[in-house]
Amino acid sequence: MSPARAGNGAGGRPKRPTMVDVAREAGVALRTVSRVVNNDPTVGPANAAKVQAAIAALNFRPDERARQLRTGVTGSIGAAVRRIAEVNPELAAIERTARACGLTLLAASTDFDEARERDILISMCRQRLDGIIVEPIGESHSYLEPELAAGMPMVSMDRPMSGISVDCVMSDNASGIGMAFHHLHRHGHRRIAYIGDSERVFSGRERAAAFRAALRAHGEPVEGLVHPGEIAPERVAKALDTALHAADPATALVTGNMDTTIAVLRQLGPQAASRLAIVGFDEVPLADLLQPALTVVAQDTATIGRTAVELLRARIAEPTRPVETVVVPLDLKARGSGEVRP
Amino acid sequence: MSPARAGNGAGGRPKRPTMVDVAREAGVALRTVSRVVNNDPTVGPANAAKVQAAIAALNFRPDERARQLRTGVTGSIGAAVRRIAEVNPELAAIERTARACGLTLLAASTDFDEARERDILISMCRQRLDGIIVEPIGESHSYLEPELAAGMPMVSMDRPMSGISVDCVMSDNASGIGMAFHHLHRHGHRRIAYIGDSERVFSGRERAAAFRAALRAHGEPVEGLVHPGEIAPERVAKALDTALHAADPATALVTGNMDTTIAVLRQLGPQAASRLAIVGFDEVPLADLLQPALTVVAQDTATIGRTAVELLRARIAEPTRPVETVVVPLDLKARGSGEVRP
DNA sequence: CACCCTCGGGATAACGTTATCGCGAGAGTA
DNA sequence: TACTCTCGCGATAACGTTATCCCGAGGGTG
Repeated sequence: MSPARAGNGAGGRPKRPTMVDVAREAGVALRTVSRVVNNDPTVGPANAAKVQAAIAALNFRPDERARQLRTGVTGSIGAAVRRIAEVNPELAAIERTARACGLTLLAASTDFDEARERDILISMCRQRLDGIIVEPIGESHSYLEPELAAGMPMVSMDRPMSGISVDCVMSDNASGIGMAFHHLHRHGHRRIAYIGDSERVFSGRERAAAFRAALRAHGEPVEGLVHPGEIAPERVAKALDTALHAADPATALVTGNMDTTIAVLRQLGPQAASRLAIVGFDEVPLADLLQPALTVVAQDTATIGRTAVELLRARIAEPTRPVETVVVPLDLKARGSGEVRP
Repeated sequence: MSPARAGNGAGGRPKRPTMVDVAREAGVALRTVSRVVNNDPTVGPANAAKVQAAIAALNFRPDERARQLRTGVTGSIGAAVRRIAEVNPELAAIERTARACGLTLLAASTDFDEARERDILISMCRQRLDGIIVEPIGESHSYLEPELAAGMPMVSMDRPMSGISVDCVMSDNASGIGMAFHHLHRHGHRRIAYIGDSERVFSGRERAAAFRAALRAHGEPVEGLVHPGEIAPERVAKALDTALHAADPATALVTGNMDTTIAVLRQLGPQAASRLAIVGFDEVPLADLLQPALTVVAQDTATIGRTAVELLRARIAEPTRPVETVVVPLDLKARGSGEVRP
């Protein structure tokens, strides 16, 4: 209120005690306080006790930002994924692994938005995080080249990054699609359709291509069966219509990712869905509660997340190591929907 | 390799350019670079251009940590929630709102673990975040009292915090349970059972109490109908058994939260579930795809998350404002399972 | 007793920003 | 011409830590 307020008056935050205050309170040098805080053994028990008492008395809490500025390392890594706050087992594995390594995780949602992804990544670089894991969205990431050159460790997950060369961990999309196709084929289906994500995104491209290859490998015609595109209800409805009401209709369906699977199930409705053989790519929440329970080709999300952190740690430890790509196998989980006969 | 390496040799990160380097490159003073970076209008166009050129040439990226240390504010808030990487609409709303306010969000999972919650909160305090939103787990949070006194803004979400007095936003549990009960009662049910979370957690306590109150208000006996407890399959199975195979079996069920709802559905299996009237507390993913589709009392998660950020911002702006608790109403979504007749 | 050596602990300089001054130059007024 | 007043801009001191030195006291050896 009066001009005499000493940085503690109305409005402003009360000033927190610093190491200097603790040192004064304990009657020792600043450096000694630092030693105690960092468990440096070269401090005598008498001084250590005095410092501990002063810390407790003042409720001193070291300022992580100053520490980070001085030491250069932050002890935390960033993860730019499509969605935090949605089912995201890779992210869960990343968090678990990071915690086990004593790393703090900073997670942010790119929300499938290229500009947002860019904002997040640049912000993470400005914060000088120890490393970044990114599930890439944008088409070109060459704007990150200077950061990479400046030594910022990066790992891409689920998809490679274009324009720069970084470590990568991803699923074996091609053989996953192959497993789904083969499973349906083995259960007697000959007309098998695919509906999946747009070929503008990497995984959509890879999976559609793998499905076409599977059709050809089994000597089946391709036309009318492969439907990549946006995951909008209308587009999915149209694709379903083409596949199921053709002259030679499909009796089985492979869906290219979780959102497509859900969109297809919503579109078909319970009865139609139960008559069609369906294998989904990606696990779906509550898949076991649906009727019939959903057969899926599940990504090994735990391994993917864990590997992402491990690759990142390896690069942090050894910035000059050769760039590595890890491909993780998938697993088919037969639950009913994929075993429906034609 | 040789002792002559200048902080740039094998292993260590290459040194990033700082404002000093930019100033030297541009031939201006350090302060002028700072002005340009912060869009200070008091810098002449000639110098501004020189600085911009130097920034681009050196790929200079300001160090956020130094900025934060100097200015005192971080521009980011923390959220300690039960689970990131799971469906968590409150967290999604928090992230959305924070972004709209220009705040960076730092989210971490307490994982229902009291010790972990404590670690996260203390770490956030050490990082001197601008504020913290917490979905409390632990029984006592009085260890946060010094932080609160030191001016760290905090808001609790979903549940109040015990031991300290902070702003809070939560659902109107009592009237939500009342709505569920009333809905089933109106559809002709008289024996209505409740299965929910343990009364050791706040919401479990509130909801069980509200359910007992609803029974009494309708003149129904309470015994054998109210089953709070751990959300383990065996416990839920036992509660279901008691409720459904008593002398006077329940014909309808209210489940106290999402996990309980899912556990109950898994336990009952599709056929039994479709014969029982069920109203779940909390939205369930893919609730509309189940048969029958699940009737729920849905929390207004978007409002809760948004309000949490707004309360936090209000407290950051005015640390001395009176502590406030916001109670958010719920909404019953009839989808089928709650309209099954006795 | 002189000498070296270890070992606890204190000054003090970084780390990379921003904030507080203050100064010189040019414009406007008497 | 002298005297303000603004306007750009530069020197320099913070911010709260850690790291690099250095010093003084104690204990062993010649």
